[in-house]
Amino acid sequence: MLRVPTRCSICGLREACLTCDLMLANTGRNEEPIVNDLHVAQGGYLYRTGDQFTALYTVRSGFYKTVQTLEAGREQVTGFHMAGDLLGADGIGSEVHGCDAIALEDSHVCAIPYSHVMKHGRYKRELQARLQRAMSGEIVRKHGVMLLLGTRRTEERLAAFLLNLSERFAARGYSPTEFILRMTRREIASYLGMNDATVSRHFSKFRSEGLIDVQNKHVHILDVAGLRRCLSSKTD
Amino acid sequence: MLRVPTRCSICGLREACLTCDLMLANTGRNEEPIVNDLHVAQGGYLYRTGDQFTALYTVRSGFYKTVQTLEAGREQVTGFHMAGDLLGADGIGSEVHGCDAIALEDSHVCAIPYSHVMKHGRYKRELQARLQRAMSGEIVRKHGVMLLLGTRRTEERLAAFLLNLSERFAARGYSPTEFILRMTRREIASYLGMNDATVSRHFSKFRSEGLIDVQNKHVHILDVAGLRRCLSSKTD
DNA sequence: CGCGGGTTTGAGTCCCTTCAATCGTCGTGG
DNA sequence: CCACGACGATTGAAGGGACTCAAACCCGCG
Repeated sequence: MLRVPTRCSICGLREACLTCDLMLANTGRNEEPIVNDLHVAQGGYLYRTGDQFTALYTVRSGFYKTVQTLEAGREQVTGFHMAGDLLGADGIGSEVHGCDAIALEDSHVCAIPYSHVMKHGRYKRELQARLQRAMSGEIVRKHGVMLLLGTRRTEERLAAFLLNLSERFAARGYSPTEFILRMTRREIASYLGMNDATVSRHFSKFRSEGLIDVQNKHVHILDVAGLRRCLSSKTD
Repeated sequence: MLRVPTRCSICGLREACLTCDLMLANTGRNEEPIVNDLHVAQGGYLYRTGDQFTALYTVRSGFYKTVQTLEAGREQVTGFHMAGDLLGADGIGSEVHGCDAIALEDSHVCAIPYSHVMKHGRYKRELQARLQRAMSGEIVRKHGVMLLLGTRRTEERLAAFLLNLSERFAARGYSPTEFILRMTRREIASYLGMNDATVSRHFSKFRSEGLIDVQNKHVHILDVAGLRRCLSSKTD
């Protein structure tokens, strides 16, 4: 039986976790250990724009945002990431990270040195396949966001955002209808390409329509079908 | 000396081309040949949403758009692809293509069966690295588009679009200041998340400002710096 | 209890869309 | 060779959605 680090063996993350594969691949070889279980406090940077790309990361616990900064301090949130999500794949191509990854709450991540991925990728076909699937999924997800930004009005985007969060929480065993927003209105707004005032307004509107119950960070979805309807309202 | 198919040895594509790597990897082995040099006529589909994912593609010549269709026939262009660009990576994760790839002009593509990528990836580390770099680049590019859609006004987006095209043409040895748009105004508008009327308007505006000379599909950029300035005008 | 950051809400403005009409271009067929 | 039709591009007018600016509010925290 293989000696797997405790953390991986008790880890409840979905199959997308590369770390576990690598730990297995690494077992029995006399090589530098994989740095896992990195701790980043709320507000801390996992990596910054321009940092040398050395490792991929899997979120173990906590909540992250990735942020791209424009010339003049204008910045945009390009993604929110929770347990099981891959971080840092944008650096593979240029060998430099293209955005900041910031913890929205105290968090644990697994760091996977890219050199290990490349080394063991040769032997472990399944590992390689997983990384590619993960990156492919990243592309598909970004397609979805582009779709959102390109074709939906602000209200529809916000509804889609809530439903997306809901699904992701559900997939991780949390309540799909009641959760805490770890990000501010401004961060949501940035991600969805709108103004933070507009986010507030639509939240209020949703509440007045009985779709959700929201106060500050606490969200309770009362009518999932209603939110869905709101999403496809313009479609008819 | 390795026997490389003529097409690859005379191919002027940038290093991103996976096909050539695979052809080399394949040399000397007795395996099903890689299907390259696929021809798709203008308006034809390279693949459709829902198609089983079997291969990656590299554009050899011609111009492609990728389109995602929403429920009610509303569709959005998620990308434009020219010589050297990778197509189809969105299907790796789900094993099904998530968008349509449509040729905007008669085109040639190299098809690379994914099974070959996986098979030879084990032996050829460099090949694996290239695929990952290509996918990573795809992610970075999508980040850029999201940035555009999320933070820029329509005029800025169009300017950025023209500059982006210009750079890509330049990288391929074509004139960066004079080129033919293979897509319609509506397709540009869809890609940039705006109305086709708005595209026309801004083209006219750019022309009246002496930034570009445009008639129908023919674009001549007269003032690159001016377009750049337009991009960062709001930044001050 | 007062402070600060985030949130909500209002009023006014403008950018962009929508709808529609006209124009230009290209391919086809008379 | 020209007329015609179809489709895309341009342009105008009008309306609305989202932003900007700003004030009031709320909540956590020292």
